[in-house]
Amino acid sequence: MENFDMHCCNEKFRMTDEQVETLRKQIAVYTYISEQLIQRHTHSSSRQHLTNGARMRMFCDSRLIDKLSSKQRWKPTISQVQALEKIYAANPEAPNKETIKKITVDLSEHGKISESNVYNWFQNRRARSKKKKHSNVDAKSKVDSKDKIPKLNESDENLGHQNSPENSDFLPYFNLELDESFAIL
Amino acid sequence: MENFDMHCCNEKFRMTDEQVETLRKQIAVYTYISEQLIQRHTHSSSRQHLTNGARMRMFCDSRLIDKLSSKQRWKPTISQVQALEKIYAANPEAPNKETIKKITVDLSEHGKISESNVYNWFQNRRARSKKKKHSNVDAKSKVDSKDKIPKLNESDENLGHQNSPENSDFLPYFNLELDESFAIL
DNA sequence: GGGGTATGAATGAATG
DNA sequence: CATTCATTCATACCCC
Repeated sequence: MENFDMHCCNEKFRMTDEQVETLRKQIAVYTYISEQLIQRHTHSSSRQHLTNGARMRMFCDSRLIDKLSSKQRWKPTISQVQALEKIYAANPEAPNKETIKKITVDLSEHGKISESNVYNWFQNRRARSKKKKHSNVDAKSKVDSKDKIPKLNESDENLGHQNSPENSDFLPYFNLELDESFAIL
Repeated sequence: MENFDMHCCNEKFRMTDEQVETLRKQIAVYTYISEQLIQRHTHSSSRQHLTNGARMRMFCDSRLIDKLSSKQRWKPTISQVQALEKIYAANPEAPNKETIKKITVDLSEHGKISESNVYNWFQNRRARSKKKKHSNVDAKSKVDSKDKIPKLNESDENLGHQNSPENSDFLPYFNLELDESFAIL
């Protein structure tokens, strides 16, 4: 937990992260209110909006405040995810700083992204891949050993999918030639 | 764990839940691909889509497959919920792996359940309990007691917002009179 | 049967 | 890196 020094009214305070965050949100709301006031001042002749403090409440709708005061979390685009998955598949190890920088620059083409986004993504990707592996270990081997689902044609051109980073164990078969006698009773 | 009988090619198989699930996903993907093929056949004159097996890969975007093959979400039975609530009441902290394993085994008596179900349940339970707490009045006292951010004018007319059901602890101050010397260094 | 809520699950980010 | 938290997504269910 790091702290911040803040100067206010000739006094110095040490603020916790939490306090800084509260402050940030507070400022976000002030910013919005100020913009609204300017807009009203410009477009409207009803000046009471500028002087009646109580009216400020109208800006305090909880959803609006949610929007204003919530830190947006990064939402990767489809193509970004695809690119990241590809990189991960090629080398699932943690990329070094230089690599991260490069990836970030490259993926900026497809949308907003930062280095820490990339870093976090790889951290999470590895962690969750590992967790999934562990939770599947017993089930997987069990299935492998006695799987009696009649397999649909598994041609060479489909094998690539078995190594795809996602769902490789769920969807190994993509061939279209269904057996007509196939049925679940 | 219940099994299903499946008939295929005049042979009879007993399938585990997991095998059935794999099969279900497989069929979901086939269904989607078939629909796509029909659509292309109808709307397009480029017939190579219908014959080139390699093109099937284009449908295999992981997110799409996720969507198509998403399994039904776990629905805890009444007794399972009761048991989980009881455990939570005794100790609302995140249970460790061993505990989760034990709980899972215990609750399997009352219906289908997995360790990740239990894990998620506790995650959500805590998160939503906390959120609910925040929406109640306790936010006010918390802020009052330890918040050392130099407060902007907090007039009586603003106090009402502290009891608003949402975000009351995030935005206790709505006064517009900013102090000009205010700055974060 | 469409909108609203509850809730299982996924995931970006933080923490130690 | 292992865990945990915060937030969001998705959908089952419910009520009008």
